[in-house]
Amino acid sequence: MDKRQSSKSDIVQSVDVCIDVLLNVAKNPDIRLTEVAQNLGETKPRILRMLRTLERRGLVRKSDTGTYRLGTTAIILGTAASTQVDLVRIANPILEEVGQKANETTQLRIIDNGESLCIAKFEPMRDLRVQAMIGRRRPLTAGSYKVLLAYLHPQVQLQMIPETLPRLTKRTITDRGKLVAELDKIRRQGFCVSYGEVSDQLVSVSVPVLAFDGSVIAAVNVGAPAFRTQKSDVDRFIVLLKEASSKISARLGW
Amino acid sequence: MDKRQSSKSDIVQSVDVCIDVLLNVAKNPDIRLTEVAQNLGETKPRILRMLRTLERRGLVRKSDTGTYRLGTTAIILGTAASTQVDLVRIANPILEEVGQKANETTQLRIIDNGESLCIAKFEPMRDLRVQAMIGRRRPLTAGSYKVLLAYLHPQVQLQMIPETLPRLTKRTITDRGKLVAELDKIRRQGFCVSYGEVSDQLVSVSVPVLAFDGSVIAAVNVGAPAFRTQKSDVDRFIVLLKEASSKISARLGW
DNA sequence: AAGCGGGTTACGATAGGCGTAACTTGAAAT
DNA sequence: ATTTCAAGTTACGCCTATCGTAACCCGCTT
Repeated sequence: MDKRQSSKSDIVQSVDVCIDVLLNVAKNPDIRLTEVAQNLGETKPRILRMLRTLERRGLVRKSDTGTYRLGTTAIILGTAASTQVDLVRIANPILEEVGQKANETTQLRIIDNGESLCIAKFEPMRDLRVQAMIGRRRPLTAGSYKVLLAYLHPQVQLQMIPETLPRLTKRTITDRGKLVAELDKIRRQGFCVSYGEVSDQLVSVSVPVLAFDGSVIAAVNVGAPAFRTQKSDVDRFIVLLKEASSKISARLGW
Repeated sequence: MDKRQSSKSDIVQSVDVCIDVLLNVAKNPDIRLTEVAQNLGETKPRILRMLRTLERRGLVRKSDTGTYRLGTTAIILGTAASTQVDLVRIANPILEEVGQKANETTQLRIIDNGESLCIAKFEPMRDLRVQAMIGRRRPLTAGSYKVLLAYLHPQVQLQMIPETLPRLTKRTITDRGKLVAELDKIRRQGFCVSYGEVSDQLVSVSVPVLAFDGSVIAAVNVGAPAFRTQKSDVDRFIVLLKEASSKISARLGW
């Protein structure tokens, strides 16, 4: 029937679906054909063809029990990507430096599709530490990742804040008005500290990475267990992160 | 016209081309539309549609000057892959261990499409070291990667050896007969040492990773500058690599 | 031995995707 | 300034690559 959707003009549907398939396999290791088809609401033959195509190219691998995982070509893509995405390439050594000094886990997060997305990380060598994972998503409205929201145009900001705010812990802010007020405070002070908003017992500190025009392109973050984190540590983290943030900005060309 | 090619049954062509596009961008950062189209022998509109689709999903990113690079989704894919591909996941800490002990660069290589392909590596922290790169390909017929050939069925082996052997340095073996004899020797001794066959001034030692049935699934490798590598070092590397190889085999379930 | 569900194959219909050709833009050449 | 050229993009009608249906083939359970 109709064909011109609002904004989906000029994309190749089969490729689009195939990306869905690929990401589905990435998210669910050892997934089966039928499962993928169900997840995506597509027919089995279609998905089978896609998986076969991906398999030929080494992007996925079919085990002898018929389950699918990512393949070696995906690894190659990923390593190539991490040298090509400026932000990641530049941030990585800086994240490591901060992580070493703070002796806690650091992350680089961007806004992606209405959530915060971890695209680089460093974890220190110690038994107990915050676990970070590239690709993991978190709400923008909870924890110190709020800094990503704080610098948006008020209008866009409101669009990004859902009607009901997901409650992750008892400290999560769930009132829109309060959240907006908090964002205002963050913008004025230039950082955000969250105590147990995302996970109990965790302290998280974030500082925005700003472009020359004042727009946010990412956030750098330190996450630490609350029991070993004093006020003075938090202050140290903030200083470290601010340095890191300006270094990244600078190296990106500003 | 005709449609049934020899073995290309049942794959989705547009997806296949799109993978070509993606890999092309991976290999050539900051490539332009026209270049991709030329490389692949496709029309510009087709490639444009593909790139747009990939861009929407964050697999590639278009710079404001119109060049394309891999995007953040590729990073996510890659990190997911390295936890899903058993061989890589298992080999990584072992490569690191060997690399630390040898204080030289280590690699894990597999046969892919008639070449050897680096799918994992470790580089020690020292100023002068062999540079390894995930995704880099080398001929199977030169250097210590020959171990990958040595254990194949003689028939398959011969198929894999091209008519004329690429000469990389003056020490590269270029006679098929000599190569086959060398492979025989490698199989008997269980490792391969190459002096300057791939690059002058480099020593490379490889040991095969064998499956329960004696088939080769990968090779572990130490690469080092010749000037600081004595015979005794080579012997040490061989021992380290053999240990590593059996550890990997064991952890894979044999 | 019938039933079930995952995986696979066959095939004809169709709309998704293709290339041609035309247009835009911006930069280089004259 | 004016022309030329090439890269990038859009439009559009044709056609074939791709789709879903339906049927089939396991192996496993009941």
